[in-house]
Amino acid sequence: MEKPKLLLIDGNSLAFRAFYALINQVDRFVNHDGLHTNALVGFNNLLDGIVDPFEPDKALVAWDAGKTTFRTNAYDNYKGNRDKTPQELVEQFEPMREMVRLHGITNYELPDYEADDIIGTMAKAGVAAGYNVTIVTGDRDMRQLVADNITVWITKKGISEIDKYTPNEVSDVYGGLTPDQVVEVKGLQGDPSDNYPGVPGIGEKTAIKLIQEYNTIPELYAQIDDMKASKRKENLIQYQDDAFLSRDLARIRTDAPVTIQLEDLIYQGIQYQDLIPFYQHLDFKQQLVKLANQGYTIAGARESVQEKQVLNVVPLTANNLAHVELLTDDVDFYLELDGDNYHRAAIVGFVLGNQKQGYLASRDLELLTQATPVRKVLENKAVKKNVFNAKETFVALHRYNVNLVGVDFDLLLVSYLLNVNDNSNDLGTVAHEHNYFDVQSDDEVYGKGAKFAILENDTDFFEHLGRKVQAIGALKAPLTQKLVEHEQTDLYTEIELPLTFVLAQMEMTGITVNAERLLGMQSKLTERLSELEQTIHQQAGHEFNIQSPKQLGVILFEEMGLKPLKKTKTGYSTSVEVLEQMTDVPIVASILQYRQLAKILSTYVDGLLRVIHGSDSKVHTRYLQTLTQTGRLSSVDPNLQNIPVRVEEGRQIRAAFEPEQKGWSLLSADYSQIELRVLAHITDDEIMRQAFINDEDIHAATARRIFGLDPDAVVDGNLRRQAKAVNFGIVYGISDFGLAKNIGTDRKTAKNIIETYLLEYSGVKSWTEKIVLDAREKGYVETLSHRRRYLPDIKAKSFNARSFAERTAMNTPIQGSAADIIKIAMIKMQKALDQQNLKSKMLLQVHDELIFEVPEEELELMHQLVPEVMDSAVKLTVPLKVETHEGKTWYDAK
DNA sequence: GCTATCACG
DNA sequence: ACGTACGTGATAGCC
Repeated sequence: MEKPKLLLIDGNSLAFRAFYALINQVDRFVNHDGLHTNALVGFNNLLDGIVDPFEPDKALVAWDAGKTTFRTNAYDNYKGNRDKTPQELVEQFEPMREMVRLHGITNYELPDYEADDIIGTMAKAGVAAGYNVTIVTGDRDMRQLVADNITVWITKKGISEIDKYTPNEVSDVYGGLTPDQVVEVKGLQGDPSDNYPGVPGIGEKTAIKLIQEYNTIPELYAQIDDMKASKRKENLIQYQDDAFLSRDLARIRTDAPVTIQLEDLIYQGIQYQDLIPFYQHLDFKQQLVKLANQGYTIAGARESVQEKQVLNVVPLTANNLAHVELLTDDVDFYLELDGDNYHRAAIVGFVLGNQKQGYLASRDLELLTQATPVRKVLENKAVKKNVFNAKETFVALHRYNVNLVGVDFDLLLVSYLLNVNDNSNDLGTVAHEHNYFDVQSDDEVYGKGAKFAILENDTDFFEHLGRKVQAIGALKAPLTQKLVEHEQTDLYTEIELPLTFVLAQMEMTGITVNAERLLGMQSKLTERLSELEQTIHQQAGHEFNIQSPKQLGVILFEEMGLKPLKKTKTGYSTSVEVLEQMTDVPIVASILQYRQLAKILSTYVDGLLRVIHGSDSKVHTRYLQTLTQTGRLSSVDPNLQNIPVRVEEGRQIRAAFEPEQKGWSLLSADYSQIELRVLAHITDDEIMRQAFINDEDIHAATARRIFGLDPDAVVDGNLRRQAKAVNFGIVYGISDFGLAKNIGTDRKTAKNIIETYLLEYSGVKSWTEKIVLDAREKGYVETLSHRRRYLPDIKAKSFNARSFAERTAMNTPIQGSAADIIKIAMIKMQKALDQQNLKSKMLLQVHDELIFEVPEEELELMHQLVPEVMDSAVKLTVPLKVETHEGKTWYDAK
């Protein structure tokens, strides 16, 4: 019969390991009460990953009882050089013991003894009683306890991996010594971390060699007279007492006066019902998700979803279609697609209903697209619809000729507004963020990457759809309430929700791209690149992959002997920044040219050609409305917000963007200096406000101020350029280092410039100070429209993390308010186009710029209307300014 | 899947 | 002494 298993865990050493493994992120692991949880996370992983699968018969977690032990009594300095245990860890000890209890394991500590001694003693008792003993620890010295029936597991890499030691492995690492001899080695070697000395000049290598020869420290000293004379011999003799003392300190006791018996250590297994509220207290979302997936009920969630939801979902068929007609109030609706890009993906299922009347699910698209009650509900404005991702739902339905109206609640959008950090696009993940666990993520249900597959079994598929749509319904009330608490109801109902349909319209309209023109560029660029490639290979003396930074680094900095000015994590940096400082070398100039053209070809020419829809010769981007931390949009598939403009060769890409119809034009309208105007407004800086009120050249005005020129002096280009960089710096949350790098000066000069700036613009100065204090106090910053960004790192210990949060505190209200403004303008603009029945269409948004296609007869009107709408979007204490340009292509609209 | 690079505001 | 400008997305190379 197999022996019973006894598991002994070194709580103290593992707690320290777990804490320091995530020390960099200590401020990111904080629960809703401010309790740090980084060590708890690590410890929990250890219990889950190692202990629970191990299924011991008996288990114990041993802890140090206090500072003084028999070792400190024997040797004053024992562990005397240890820093005080950080408060962030101390506060985790008690919850950690609770965690151990809830995993069904006994905690134990013993005055005057360390955790090691408890383990040593119990290990010996276990062996005597016929157990196989396993010890888990972070302390390598515990290997002295290894024996035939005692295995020691030592964590490495923090606590994620373990090494297992039996007598064989100990022998391997200790050059053939036995576990007993570990203390002999330690005695000679000493231990700086425990602050005991050993013999000077003897490290681990020498200690092992000596013990191999003499077996033990007493035997060594018995024969020391025969040792041939050396400095080492002198040291051994002089520090004999230290050697014996250290050996004694290193030896783990196996006879500690423990007051527990093996019978007290019966492993109880995980106490799920109590572990769930405990995880909720710690905000261990992932653990809760795991438990929910195992079928445990996560009830009593902190926020507001109290009751376990009972799922009532049945297949929708021609026979029960009439049930849908009973849905006249709030309807929860969810549409499943087989891919991310809703301009192409197919609808593979849908589900609708409400908690009270139950849900109906189907894959039969006829029930959705024909003149059915389902369609009637979706197209009836009077029936409020609750969805997840209204834009996706609207666009996909539109492709099937269903016109979704009356959307009231968009779970994705609301969740994003409540906390921009939770920017997952997955319904399950979003629900988990709000402590709703009766639904799984799509990754879990459908698999991810290549393994993605919509469920084939109707029962399973409809259950997942049912759980999703039910989550939407369940979260509506609590999250809507939270919007009210955040004063974000207007932001949602007046800005983000209406905007989502404006964006949907823009995306569906798309923009025409002239593929022939791109193909022409493709062949020209390909040719030029192949010439450049030959030149570069000649200049290098042999062929290599120019696009490989690694190979390029070898050529430049090893073969050609250029001086590396900067390095990356993995090697030499070959970025523009670096290469531009060595353009006198011919190959460098060629490489820069090559890089530029290769980028244009691969990302823009080839990239755009790949995404032109065959049906209409257009590209249809998707604007991500719930991604950025500031409230800006982002654009994907393709990204139309980073089409080249600064360099002529790249700018030519814009010539491929055309109006859909012949004779029409593209019109672009951009806000001039919107972020600085927002800055002037929110800081209420009188000087800056006057500059904008007087419509001055803001960078020139700044230059006059910071360089002490006369108010009407002409500003030369260089000073204006520097002033512009300073203005940008202010918007980004300035640092002397960043500014110095940007304008190519030293840090001290940059520092002076910043000081002068803040002296001149005293309103800006007081605002930057206030906003950081504000962030520290509230934990978040806000834009003009109450868009909120939490900044947990604002109190971080790490200078780096804290500084970043401080810069963010300054930048987000500026960048985010500018984003608010253009969003409002877009809604008003779409309304104006609709109301005036104009043919012109709004096509693109590029952060501070809107692009329209306009028929000839509306050009004049649009040049007037667009700026009018944009600059009156909000009322600031400075004017907003909008400039328009038109042309036959986007390139020409400059 | 990560890193380096480079395109935009 | 620390080591930094803010916000994004796409591509290629490489493990």
